[in-house]
Amino acid sequence: MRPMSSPVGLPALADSDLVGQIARILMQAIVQGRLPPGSKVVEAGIARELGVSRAPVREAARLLEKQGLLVASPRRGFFVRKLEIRNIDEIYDLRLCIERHAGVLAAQRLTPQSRDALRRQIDVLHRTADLDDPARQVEEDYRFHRLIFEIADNRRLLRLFDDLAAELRMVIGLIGRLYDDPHEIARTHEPLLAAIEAGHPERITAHVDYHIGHAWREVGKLVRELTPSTGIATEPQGGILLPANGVPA
Amino acid sequence: MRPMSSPVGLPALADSDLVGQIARILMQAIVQGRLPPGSKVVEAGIARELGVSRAPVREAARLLEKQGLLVASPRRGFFVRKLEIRNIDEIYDLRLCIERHAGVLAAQRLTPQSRDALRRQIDVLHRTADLDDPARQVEEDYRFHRLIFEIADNRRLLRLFDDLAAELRMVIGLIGRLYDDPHEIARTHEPLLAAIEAGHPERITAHVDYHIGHAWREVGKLVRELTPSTGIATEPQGGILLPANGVPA
DNA sequence: CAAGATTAAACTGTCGACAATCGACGATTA
DNA sequence: TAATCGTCGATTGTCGACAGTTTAATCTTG
Repeated sequence: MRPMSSPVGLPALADSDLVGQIARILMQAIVQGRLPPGSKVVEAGIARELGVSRAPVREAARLLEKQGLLVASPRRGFFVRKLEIRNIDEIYDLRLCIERHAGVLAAQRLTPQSRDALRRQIDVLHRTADLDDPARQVEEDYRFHRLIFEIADNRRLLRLFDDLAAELRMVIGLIGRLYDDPHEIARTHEPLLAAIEAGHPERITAHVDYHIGHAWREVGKLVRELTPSTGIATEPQGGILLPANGVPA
Repeated sequence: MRPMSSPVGLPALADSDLVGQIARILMQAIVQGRLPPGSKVVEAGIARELGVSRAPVREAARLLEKQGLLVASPRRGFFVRKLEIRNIDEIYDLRLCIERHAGVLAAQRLTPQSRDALRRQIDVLHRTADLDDPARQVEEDYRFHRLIFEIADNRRLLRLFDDLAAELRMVIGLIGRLYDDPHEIARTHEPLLAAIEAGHPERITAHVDYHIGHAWREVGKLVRELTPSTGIATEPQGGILLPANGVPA
């Protein structure tokens, strides 16, 4: 996407990264619904369409598999992941788990600089809310949460968050919209930040639970609504686990 | 390719899964130290040695990359991951995070059957302790913890645990030994199980913290000791790569 | 007309081949 | 002597080709 800056500040070489490009193209096709959940991703077909060989397509598919957008079936190929309720629940459950942890860690390692960064991002959220650009809003929302993980300073935790975020982006892309009132969302970040600044573990986890749990329920609801029309499958749909109901502000 | 002659007792793998076999071979080479941390994994070299083409080797490498055993550097190839203290701390930090969560979830979903399974596994741990087979002991230890994740019933969480376990196995493989008193270890699992049976979240997390934290400190200590002699690098990781000495025939 | 068998089409898993790129080494120049 | 540049071998990124499977389509039968 954005080329890295060379030591001398030159615009740097273009994206000679073929697999990266292919991965992005595939990802877009998926979130835009051109490759509906459950559909097969034929290596040769994609390759022909893009004018490349199968090798880079395969690698790109593996990349998306790692991110959870595709699932590989040994001798049958790659398929766009079906979004069963269960999967979504599992994703949010895991996110809840690591976000609590990140929150507590971030509080321990908070510096004046990092605190300001969080504050600024909340401002950005408010400003973005006026733009009526849902995709952008979602992106800035993630940015805030990502900041928390950066401050927590555990690279592995951060990577995990990025992977989950990629999947959630797909979900949200398929759902179409997420926020009814962007400003409301922006506001709900404030008590979380306050808790982190206060450095009180219980309060932090409580607010994370509330915040993430809210999104969880919201997404779950929308997915359930759209299940028949969209390619979103309800499939086996095992137990539905909701977060331990958090404590509101 | 030539069917891998089973050198007595080792897993007779499905001959169909080439990449799986290669991945296992590479993994063994790594934990046995034949491919020291930081060394380069040359696709063509491995391929020639195993009598296969580069394609499956590449896929296997990607698999191990996903598990964190290898790191890929764009146009430079795969390298055996260096175990900096920081990485180990990050791994254990994450493990602690998800294991607490799994413990609490498992408690909620505990059934008489799953409880018995845990009990039985503790028995196995005790019995294994008599065998003086460290590798086996580590394996059975993981099995116990894995059971908890299975009971927690979040497939994503389980996958994550498996990935972490693979990395920790590498660490432990490089360290050589881990447990001074196997029986002691077996015993320390009991209060954890008791806490889960009791279903008291605080007690569960406390015991998980103690149990995992113990291993964390222990591994950290050993790693720090061995840092100079083994290929385990500390922070700076001043990057001298040993010539990629291949896997001896 | 439907269930099963058979054949053809479509794909994935592997392979071997090249060109582009990276890193090491040594010549060249201050 | 130390820093820089050019050359050469080693290795990855891609490609097109085949063989063995899986899936789809067609043909038999009861």
